[in-house]
Amino acid sequence: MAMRTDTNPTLADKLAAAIADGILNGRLPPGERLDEVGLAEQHGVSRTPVREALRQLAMSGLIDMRPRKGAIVSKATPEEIESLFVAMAEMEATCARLAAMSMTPIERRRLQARHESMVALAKTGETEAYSDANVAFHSAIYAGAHNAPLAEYAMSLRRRVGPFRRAQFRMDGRLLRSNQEHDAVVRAILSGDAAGAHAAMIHHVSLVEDAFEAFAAINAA
Amino acid sequence: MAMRTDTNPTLADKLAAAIADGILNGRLPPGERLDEVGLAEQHGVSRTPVREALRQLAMSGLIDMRPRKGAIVSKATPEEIESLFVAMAEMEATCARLAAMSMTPIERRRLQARHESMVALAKTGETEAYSDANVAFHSAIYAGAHNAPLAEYAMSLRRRVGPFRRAQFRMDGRLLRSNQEHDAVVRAILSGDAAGAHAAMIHHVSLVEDAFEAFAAINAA
DNA sequence: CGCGCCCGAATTGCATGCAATTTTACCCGA
DNA sequence: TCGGGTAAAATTGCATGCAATTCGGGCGCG
Repeated sequence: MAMRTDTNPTLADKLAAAIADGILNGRLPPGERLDEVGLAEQHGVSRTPVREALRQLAMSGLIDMRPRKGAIVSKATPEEIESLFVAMAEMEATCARLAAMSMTPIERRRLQARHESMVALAKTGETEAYSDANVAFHSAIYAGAHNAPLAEYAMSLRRRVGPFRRAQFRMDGRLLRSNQEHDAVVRAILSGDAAGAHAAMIHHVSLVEDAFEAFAAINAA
Repeated sequence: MAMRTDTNPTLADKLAAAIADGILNGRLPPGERLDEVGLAEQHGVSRTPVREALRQLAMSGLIDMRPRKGAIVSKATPEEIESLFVAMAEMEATCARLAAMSMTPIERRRLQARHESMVALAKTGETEAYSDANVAFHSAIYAGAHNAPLAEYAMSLRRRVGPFRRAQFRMDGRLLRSNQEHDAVVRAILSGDAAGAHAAMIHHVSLVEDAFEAFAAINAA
């Protein structure tokens, strides 16, 4: 999925980024209607680039478009959300397995350093900083797989589940536990244990999912 | 990646399908320039839906767009093609593993029947029919994973490598060998052997890749 | 009170037009 | 002959306009 990143982006590209940002940080919740003229006026442009941006976002799965019915922020059933989490877990695990096999010594050292720097954040409970570092940590593993299509899809899935997993790290003890799981992943990758890296990562991401389920259940009540 | 399938598709959707078809069956080879006015006239429409279709295809990876520079059919370096094949192998293997764990008895029986019907085609060397059945076979495994995002991405990767793997089955003995490998995959899936299904599928798809490499090498010479 | 229908407003789909950038062709000089 | 520069042509990016479909509200009827 060749994301269009360019120093000279078109309006449609900028709009797509802006709308995606709105979805990811929750300003546009799942189910929200995406009106073409509204978005156009809001960004001071015509409908044409807005339509192109929406089409782009539709292919990424962030929004749903139905011919002549307009676009909405993707709203998933619990089953579909479950599928997204499973898919993400599988992609992360696949990247971890490939990373264990093909990361360079330098990449391995950097991954370890990154992981160790997160220990402090976990202990002091700095959720904000930990969350950012967590994204970087996982991204480093995607990159370590040395496979652009898989890395891009893993990243895209991570973004897609974003709107459904807000406030995850607030749950008690989540930071420390996450960090412990990272430790298992890192050890497996560093030692070149492909199967172990796969298993550890699946375990890690699945627990994140469990945390989500619990959170969702609380919210539903 | 929510592919837009509707009984009432817009012009842009139909155009995207038509262009994708042209790319997949080789009428539009990698590197081919995709001129907006040319495509518009060729299909008897204006540039607007063409542009929307191109944006859609760009997100799927089938074409490359650069702002103000136009669109071309994706042309990959050998390394990128290699990455695509590895990614496809991993996705197929992941689907096979999940299928081994979660296919219903009915799905398993159907998969077996499908596989057995392909034995005859392999023996008589009906490459055309075998090729079609092969796509259906792999699609059945995607579906058996019971995970829409993974299945869609696997399918999308299969399409994306299409332009680079033409005439694969023409290679001597390829059909019979493919069929034998399918046998290993099917046996593992039917017996619920997740790890075995994963390994057998990786093996199968990697050999397909080898065949491609050989083919590409011959063509380059 | 509920249900179907019709009409107006709102919204999407597509064509057309224009400005801006890129590409191509050509000319000139070295 | 080759390289550089300029101007015309081609192509993309975006705005605007119009037709068609969908959505919403009010009305009449049962």
